[in-house]
Order: sequence, then C-alpha cells, then structure tokens
Amino acid sequence: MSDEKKLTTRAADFSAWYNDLVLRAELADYSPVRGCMVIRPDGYGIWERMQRALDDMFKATGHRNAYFPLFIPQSYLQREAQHVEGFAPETAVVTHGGGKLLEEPLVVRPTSETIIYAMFAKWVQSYRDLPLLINQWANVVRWEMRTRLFLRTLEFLWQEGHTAHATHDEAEAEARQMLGVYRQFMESWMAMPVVTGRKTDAERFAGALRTYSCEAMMQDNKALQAGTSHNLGQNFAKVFDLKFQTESGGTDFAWNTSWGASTRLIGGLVMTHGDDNGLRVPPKLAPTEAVVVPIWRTDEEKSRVLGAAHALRTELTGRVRVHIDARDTMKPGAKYYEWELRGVPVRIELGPRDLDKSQAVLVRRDTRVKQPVALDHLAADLEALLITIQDEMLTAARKRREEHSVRGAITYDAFRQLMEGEGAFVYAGWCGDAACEAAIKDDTKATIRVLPDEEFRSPEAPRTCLKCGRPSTSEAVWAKAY
RNA sequence: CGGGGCGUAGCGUAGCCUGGUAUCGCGCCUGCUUUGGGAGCAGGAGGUCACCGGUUCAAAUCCGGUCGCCCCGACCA
Repeated sequence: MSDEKKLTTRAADFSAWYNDLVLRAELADYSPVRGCMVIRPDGYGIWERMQRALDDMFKATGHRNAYFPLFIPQSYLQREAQHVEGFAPETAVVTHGGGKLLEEPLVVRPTSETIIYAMFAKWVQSYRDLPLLINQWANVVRWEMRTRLFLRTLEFLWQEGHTAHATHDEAEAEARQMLGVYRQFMESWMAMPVVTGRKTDAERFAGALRTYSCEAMMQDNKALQAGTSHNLGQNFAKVFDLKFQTESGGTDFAWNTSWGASTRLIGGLVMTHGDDNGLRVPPKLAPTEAVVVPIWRTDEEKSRVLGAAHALRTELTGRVRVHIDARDTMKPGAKYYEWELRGVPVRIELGPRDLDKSQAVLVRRDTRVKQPVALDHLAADLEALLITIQDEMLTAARKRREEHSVRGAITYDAFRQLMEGEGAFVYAGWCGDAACEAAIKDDTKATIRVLPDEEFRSPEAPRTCLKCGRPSTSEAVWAKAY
C-alpha cells in the first residue's frame, strides 16, 4: 500500500494529522483569502445536523430566531468599555461603500451584543415585554493572527443567543440553563464529554459579569472551549439604555445573557473521535449513518446484489439515513477505505455469498468490528447498533478524558512537567489571585479552563494553591488550550 | 508582527548547487481483463515551473524584488 494514501498518524504529528484529515475527508478547504475556509458539503452536512439539534433545543426552551445585520456602527462597539477593549483589536472595518468614504465606519460584527441590545431597547418598555429570548444563526468575523481550519478562522458560522430579563437571578438561571443545553448537546449528540464551570476574570467574556464554559479534551490532551454562556448583568443595558417599567411602577435596566457555539464544534468532533484511518462521526450527527457497499463479479450478481441493496434502502427509509455506493469504477476494498476516511458510522457489506445466506455484514466504523446480520431483521439490528455506537463513542471519549485527568496533591514541578509533556486536565487548588494564574500561564502556557461545577469537583477539595501554596479558595481545572 | 518552512500538472514530488525547455508516484481519460480490504495491463490527456524585473545566445535553475500559503510563538470561539 502506498503511504500517500494514508493519513499522517496522530502520534507522528497531531497537528498535521488534523489538517490532513479535514482536507482529505473533504470537510473543508482553504480559501484564496488567508485565514478563511470553505466548508464543503461533507463538513456542512454535519453542521446542518448540529444546527437542527441545537435549534430544536433552543426552541424547546422558549427562544425564537431572528436576524440582525452584519454591519455595526463603529460607535456601538465602543460604548461598553471592556467590550471595546476585548474586540476592537480584532475587527474588520468597512470604510468605503459605493466608492465613497463612509461618514462612520462600519464594523463587521465580531459578535452582536451591541446591535442586538440597541434594538432590544426599542422593543422593551415594560416588565411584560420580558423575558425577551432571541437567537440568531450568523457568520461573524474576528481578525485573528493565527488561524486553523474550523478551530479559528477569520470568519466563522455560529449561533448567538441574546436574552433580556427583569432580574439578575432570572438572567443567571438563563445563562446556566443554556450552558446545560450545550452540555446536553455535546454529550448526547456529539458524544463529546465536557467539563462545565465558571471562567476566571482573566478568561471572562469582555463585558460580562460571569462567563460559563463547556471544556472538552482533545486527543492531544489539550482543552477546547466548546461553548460559552454569559451573564452580562446590566452592563450592556446601561450603555444602550435598555430599560423597562417594573411591576411596581419604577424603572430598571434589563439583565442580559448571551451564549454561543460555532463551527469550531466540527473541529472538536474531529479531534475527539478521529483516528488514524480518518473521521468517526457519531451516528446522530452523521449525514449518512450507513453506507451499503455492494459486491459483485458478474452482471447477474450485480443486478441481484443491487436489487437487494435497493430493497434494503426502501425498508430503511425514514428510519436510517443510508447511501448505496454503486460505483463500478472502484473495488469494494477501496470503498471501505474511503468511507472509513469519511467517518460513516456503519458499513453494510452485501455480496452474493451474503444473499445466499439471506444476510449482510455490518461493520462498525468506531471499532471496525464486523458482524453478520440476517436481512429480515437488519433494520432493527442496525437501529440498535447505531444507538450502541453513539453510546460507546461517548463512553470511550469520557474514559480517555479521565485517563488524562489528574486530581489530588501535585507539586508545581510535576505539574509543569506534565504540561510540557503529554498534557492533561489538572484539577488543583487556586488561591483566587490573578497573579498566580498569569504566572502559570507565562510559565507553562496552561490556563484555568474553568472553576468546575460541583459534579466535576474532586471528592476532597484541594487545600492549597498550585502555584503559591496559600489556601485554596476554589478548585480549578488547568490545561493547555486551543 | 517575530522565527522556521514551502510555492514545479488536480494532489504529492524530482530537477536548482554545476543554466540547454521538466522527473516520478497518486489521481484523471479510453480499452480489455477485474471486483469479499486501497486491481492489472496497454494507450492517452494534462505545465504561462507563484509573480515582476535583471544577467545570458539560452533561466524552473543564477541575481534583485514582490506576493501567497503552512508550521511554531504572542492574541483568541
């Protein structure tokens, strides 16, 4: 076998493996513009399924979709002090339109808080108008210095939820609820386990009171921030004059939340589940859940096998998303490799010998285990198998994460060695001082990913700070991150 | 923006030091034989050698410049 048909292995060069896989599996391609990417049909198909699942969850929690413009007056972005500081350096600015210099430059949205809350201010007068629960699916632009396919591109697709509430507690509950929605999606759809928790001030969203995050561990043991949810307090309401009359007749500024997840999730999917043979897509997100590879020698066998394949597809319609690979220019073996690269969860091998026995062979992409299945209950068996695969992918990913998570007393030297070496999620104490956090980042590149939520904390709370040895005020998850 | 690497056919490359009109593999097209883990044989198509300028009888090759991309770092979903 020629080496150029193989992917770079993860062990040889994780970064090269990732690029190789994304390009070869045809998820995306580089565009003529630096830092931008084209999302190809196989990549976009996964995104569409992600969108559908998330959108259903947003609707189920009372949100409605709307769309706000791409262009934001530059002055809007400058109104909230922390927000400007956070985003001004990475905006693309339109200075000309129709060949003329604009009176006020327009910023291509890096995120839409400013324009959305400016609009909310027009729409909200009374506590009866609250809560206002809006989501938008959009593209945003952030002029990053260094880009990577899906993980960080100048333009990316995402959804951003924006809500307004009458009280702090309601906003807080909303921010937490949406973090839970993300977690639910990432675990049950993406089979990607996450640690949830609160961000430190250093990692907090520019302009937020509190930021919550879902952090996933990639196969190189680095963390990927997969989704964030912010309690914005009244910061934006105050600068955009988003006020309402309270039930008792007074006025108050609204309390906002915002939350987002992006096409970065596709990168997370690749780095969570991909292997040296290619992509592995969890069944629930796979545009094609099963591919039939028919096998034949003679024309007679060909028509017999394809006939059976079509009958199978008819039976599976509405139950399993299935594709028949009837190309006669490739041998079955070549097709196996191709569909493994593309990550289709189950392959159905169907040949004359199978038909003689009224069976087909199901091959799992995740484990590559083969099993013959009688044709008369293939549909039911396949459905069950897809559920098993979905479950076991999550279990396997969680096991890997736990194997690379370190809890309990650890010396700073041991921690540093770990971060310089194979990496890990290290659960350790933190004194709460931003200086310790910054010193560790300078030293090791590791950051506090989250101050984990209760269920992720260690049975015994750490007593001292990883860095300075003073009493710990909260447990922190440290890791290098994308 | 700093450091490193690279631009030659759709993709990956050889050739560059030591100038003479481009090599090989994959892929693609045609035909025949094939088809249960990356098919074989035969024939064929496909190139302004990133761009601009210079040196030279002659430049992928030497010289000067420009642009682009990738990787590592600072920044970040």
